[in-house]
Order: sequence, then C-alpha cells, then structure tokens
Amino acid sequence: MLGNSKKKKPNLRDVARTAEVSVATVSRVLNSPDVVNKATRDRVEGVIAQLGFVRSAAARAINSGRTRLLGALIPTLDSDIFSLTVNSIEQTLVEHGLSLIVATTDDDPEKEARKAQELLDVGVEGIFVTGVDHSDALYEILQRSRVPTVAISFYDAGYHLPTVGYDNRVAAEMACAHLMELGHARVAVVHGPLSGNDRTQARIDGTRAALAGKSCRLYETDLRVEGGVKAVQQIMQDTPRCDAIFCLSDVMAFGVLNELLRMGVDVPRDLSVISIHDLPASEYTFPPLTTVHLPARQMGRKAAESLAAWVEHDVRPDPVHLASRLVVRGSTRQRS
Amino acid sequence: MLGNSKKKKPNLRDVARTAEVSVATVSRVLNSPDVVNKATRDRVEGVIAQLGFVRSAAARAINSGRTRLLGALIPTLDSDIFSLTVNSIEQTLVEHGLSLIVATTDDDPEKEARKAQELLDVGVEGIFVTGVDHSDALYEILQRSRVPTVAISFYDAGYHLPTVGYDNRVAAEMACAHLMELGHARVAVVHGPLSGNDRTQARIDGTRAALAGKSCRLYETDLRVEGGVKAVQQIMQDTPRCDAIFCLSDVMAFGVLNELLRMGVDVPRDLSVISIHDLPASEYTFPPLTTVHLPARQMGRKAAESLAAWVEHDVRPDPVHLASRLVVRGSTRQRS
DNA sequence: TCTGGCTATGTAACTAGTTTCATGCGTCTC
DNA sequence: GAGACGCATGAAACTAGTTACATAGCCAGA
Repeated sequence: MLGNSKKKKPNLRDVARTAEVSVATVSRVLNSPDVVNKATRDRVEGVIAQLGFVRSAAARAINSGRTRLLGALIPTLDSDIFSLTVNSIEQTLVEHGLSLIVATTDDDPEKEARKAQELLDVGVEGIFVTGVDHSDALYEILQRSRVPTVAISFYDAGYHLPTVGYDNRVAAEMACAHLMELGHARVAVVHGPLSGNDRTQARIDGTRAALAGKSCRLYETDLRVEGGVKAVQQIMQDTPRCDAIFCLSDVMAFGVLNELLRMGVDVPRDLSVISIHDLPASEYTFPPLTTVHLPARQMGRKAAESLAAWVEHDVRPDPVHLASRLVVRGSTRQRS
Repeated sequence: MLGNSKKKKPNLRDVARTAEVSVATVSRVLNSPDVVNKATRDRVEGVIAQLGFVRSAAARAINSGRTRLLGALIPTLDSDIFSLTVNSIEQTLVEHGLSLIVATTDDDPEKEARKAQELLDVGVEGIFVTGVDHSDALYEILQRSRVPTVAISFYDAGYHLPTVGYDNRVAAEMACAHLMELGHARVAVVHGPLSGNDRTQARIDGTRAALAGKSCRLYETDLRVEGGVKAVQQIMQDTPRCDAIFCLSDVMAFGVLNELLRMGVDVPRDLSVISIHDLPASEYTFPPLTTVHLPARQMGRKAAESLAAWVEHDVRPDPVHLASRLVVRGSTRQRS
C-alpha cells in the first residue's frame, strides 16, 4: 500500500494539464492562494488531491536558492554530553524554519572533514562544528564553500570562526579552586582521550595552572561511565593516598562515584569527587555530584540562533560566552 | 573572511564560459572525468578552483530525483534512551551515502505530524517514526507522500508499516518473571508518561499480565533520573512494605537506586530493583542494575539498513524482531 | 465613449545542473 | 583512398518548479 505505486510521481505540469490551467496558476495556488479566483483554486486543489501531487523540494530549492538545511558535526550522540545540545539546537532551529542534519565524527579530524563535505553535498546552508581544533582539510572545505559556520563547546573570541561556548579552561580552574579551598593536596585527574579533543586539552591546561605546586596525576580513560570505573581502579592501585578525584566530565564521574561506593570508599569523607558538566543526572547521584555547570542547552539555543541569523540575514554573529559556575553538592568536603 | 563575499556564487555556466568549453564538458569533468581529455580536464579543474565553484545540491537533486536525505521522528534526544539509536542510525546511513535529519516530537502526536510535513518539505526520501501509535494526520501525510517509512522501538508484524524493534510487552514480562522467581510479591512499577507513548503502554500491559494476582501498584513519573527519585519518595510513603521496584526504563532506575541509597535502603537486601533497557551506564550503577537488555544500537543499525534498502532498491523491508534478554546483575535478590 | 485601473490568468524566461544526440576529426583497416 | 570506428566535445533538451511580464476582460469615472 504505502509507498509502492510504480507509476512516476505527478509534477506541476501534470496538475496544470488536468486542471486545464497554466503552470503559473498551479504555482500560485500553492504559494499565494489568495490571488487566485476561488473557483479556479478549488478546482486546482481538487486535482492536486486527486493526483496526490507533492511538490519537489529540490525544484523549490533551486529557485529560492535555499535548502533550509543546517548540518552539525558532533563527536558522538552516544552519551548525554552532546545529545542535550543537539536536542536544543534542533528545537531552536524549528522556530526559524530550519532543519538539522546530524553527522557524527568520533573526534576523528579526517572523518570530520569527510562528513563536512557530505553535508555540503546535500546542500546545507550552515554548519555547526564542535571545538576549535580541526584538520586543514576541514578549514579548506569550509573556506571554499563559504558556508556560515559556528564552533560550539568552546569560547574563543579570537578564533577565526564565531564561537558559542564556555571557557573550558576556566571551568577546570573553578573546580580546582574549590578543591584547594577545601584543603585538598593530592588530586587525581580523570580525563577522556586527548587526541582531537581541544575541550579536554583546555581543561587539562586549566587544571595544571590552578593546581601548580600540588600533587596532581593524570589518568586518561574512555569518555564513558565505564572509563570512570576503570580510572578508579587504576587510581587506587597507583595513588591510594590521593584525597580528591577531579573528572573532566560528569559521565566519567558517574563511574567513579559508583566504583568508589562498591569499593567501600566513603565520598566525601574519604575522598572528594568533583567534575565538569552538570548533566541532569548529576543532581541525583549518590552523593549528589559537585560539578561545574556548563549550560549545554543554553549553548544549543544560542548557537542555533547565531547560525540561523547568519544564514537568514547574512549577519556574522559575535562570539557568545556562556558562563560556567560551580555547583557545590555532596561529593566534596573540607579535608580534615 | 570566511563566508562573507558579497558577489554571487559562480555556477556551472560561469565555469564553462571562463574555461571556454561547453556546460556539458564541465559537467563531465565533475561526473565522469575519465571521458574528458586530460588537458581540457585540467583547464576546467583549474577554473573551478579559481572561481571557487561548488555545485548546487538542489540542481543535482532535481535531475537525479534523489536528495539522499532521510528523516527521523524521535521523541527526544534529551536522554540516552534514543540518542544511542540515533547515533547508530546515522553511522549506518553514512555507509549507504545517506544523511539523517533529526526531528524531535516530545511524544506529542500533533508536533510529530507537523515535523513529518517539514521533513517532507525539505525532501526526505524516507522516514523513521518511533513506535506505532500516531495521529491520523501523520498517517495521512505519509500515505499522501508515499514516502518509505519504518517504525522503530516496537515490534509488530501486523502493523501496516514495517517495524524494527523489540517486543516491549515481552520485555516487561521477562522482568516480572524474574521478580516472581525470586519470590517478590509486592511490586511498585515506575513508568513514564502514558500519553502518546505506546512503548510504555505495552510494557504496562505485559507487567499487568505477568504480575496477575500479585500486589502491583503503578507510579507514573517523568521519564528522567529525577522521575525515579520522586517515585521512590512516593513509594516509600505509600507502600513502605513493597519488596521490589520495577522501572520501565533504566533512566528512572538510576534515580531510584540513588534515592534508595540516600534513604539508607539496602538494594538488593531490603528491596530488589529491576528495569528495562540496559543502557551503557547500567552495568556500573551501585549495585549494578538487573535489567532487560534492549539492543538499541543494533536496532538503529537494522532500521537504517531496512530503510536504506527500501529507499535505494524499492524493496519494502520485512519487520525485524530484536530479541531482548534479561541481564541479572546485583540489584535483585531472592526474597528471604 | 474613451480611458484608467483592477482582477485573473497565461506565456515564457529563469534557476543550475544532467544527459541525449549530433558532429568534427583523427586513425585504422582493407 | 574510402569506409569504419572512436574519441572529445558541443548544442539543446530536459529535470520541476518560480516569477516577471503581458494581456484579456470587466467595471467605473470623465
């Protein structure tokens, strides 16, 4: 039944012929019905319904020069880290009559460039990229196509593309400052893969600067809950006397918290745990997670508005800085 | 710099004129370079690079009759529930040279129908819908446009669209059977909103059938971690003597587990907790969550392959049933 | 009655590519 | 030396819409 008819789709000329009007009149019925005589309009609409005519998006696009499509190059949707932002981008774009194509890159610069080209091939009018560290191939593709592009998840006013995001370095510094206030001196830092991830790198830089002089050891793991679990196992083996674990993303902190619980380590009595992101679930961990809030949803909205304005009105947006803030909950405590 | 040039984009005719060849030759350079004389080809490619020519996706689409776009109508990307599947759909579609437009519906049938129309307006060749319960408006739009559509997250061989998913009812029954084996008799069932959510309804039906005769009380809450927290508070007030909590989705189970921990209720000694979904994090909760595994990633892959085949080769796919299976971990225990 | 203006509609050009068919020209074969 | 073939290329038709411009018909006002 559905979608199985063999004969080819009717076009606007077929409708015109059947309704015994010109193609212009059919087009008018579709686009400005009020200028068409009621009787004619009704007849044309009848034929449209009868033939099951659907106008070709491509043909409309070729005339308007608009596809109303934007593309997003996102590392992955496999965790809440980006899906919240994508969700918010999509919801905002709808308000502007724009649609969103998602393309995942797995933080692989080559894959990213390839997907960027694919996005352009299907005709996107604008692109969101994640972060500010990309392959030359990507920059070249963007340059050549002249497609409006904004970079998200990273604020850098000096970047050659408009950025909409937070200062990842400052976020890390805020977390570290909190740990130092509480008297922590031996911090294990759990972070995701560095390759192709400028957000992580910026956070590590901030951590290094803020923790200068203190004992601080880095543990690279997967940017997943499981990664946090594995990191804790490693930490307890290497640095049993550490007094705080700083996760560069909540996702890993979830694993850290649960693994510590399993091991019988009391958080925050024996060990403070702090993180960056503040995902919706972070308020409800045990104990509730102290973390630096990154406004992911708001970022999605702002980024979508910026790119929509650029695409629609040809105004290159200014970079947008979204403030992060420390949210103190139950997973950190004064060192005794 | 990027994306700011005022003068209009060069088209294929501009390239032809500058390179002193016909439009046909330029088109050949683009599509079948091997039939063009090397010298001519080089010259044309030089002009293309020099003018920064990018071919119009719309114009190509109008000729090929293909947009290579698919659309997905998804309740939300705000949690891992659907983002894993979407991620997997996108990754699979790339292998077929197709791109994915995401459209979120918030489980609102009207919004869903509206977004479906928008997807068709931008020219998608196929659509994924979530579940099998939709508005008449949606069915009418799909019928009229004759666009291939598959329904995911729900297996129903008798549905008028091909479904790719699991049997939600059976999944609930499996969880309940496990609880009964363990000797549980007073079960609190925590579920998300019913309106517009056939997956939840099917799970409740399965639960009712499997738990017939036992004491079983339903708690409707938000389909989020926070929802689980609130549900526990309600349960402890209403039914302090219940011996098991069955969450119809892991997301709520995360909140349930943490809130019980906070209250000092020992899981699984005092209370068993079981759920449905088996998200990546479920293996690492405290205690590890016993849950019915739903193969979300595999579903994404299968669904993408089915729809890709339909769109590319005009073969209507058969429904695909993905088996769910109980994964017993630490959150359930024999009633003593 | 003539002119002006309005409404409704049609003709044809236009968007930016792809593709079919035709042709010019050089080379190979008999 | 003539027909055959193949390569490289061009002219023009074609995809499916939108839209500028033209015009026919009608009514009102001078």
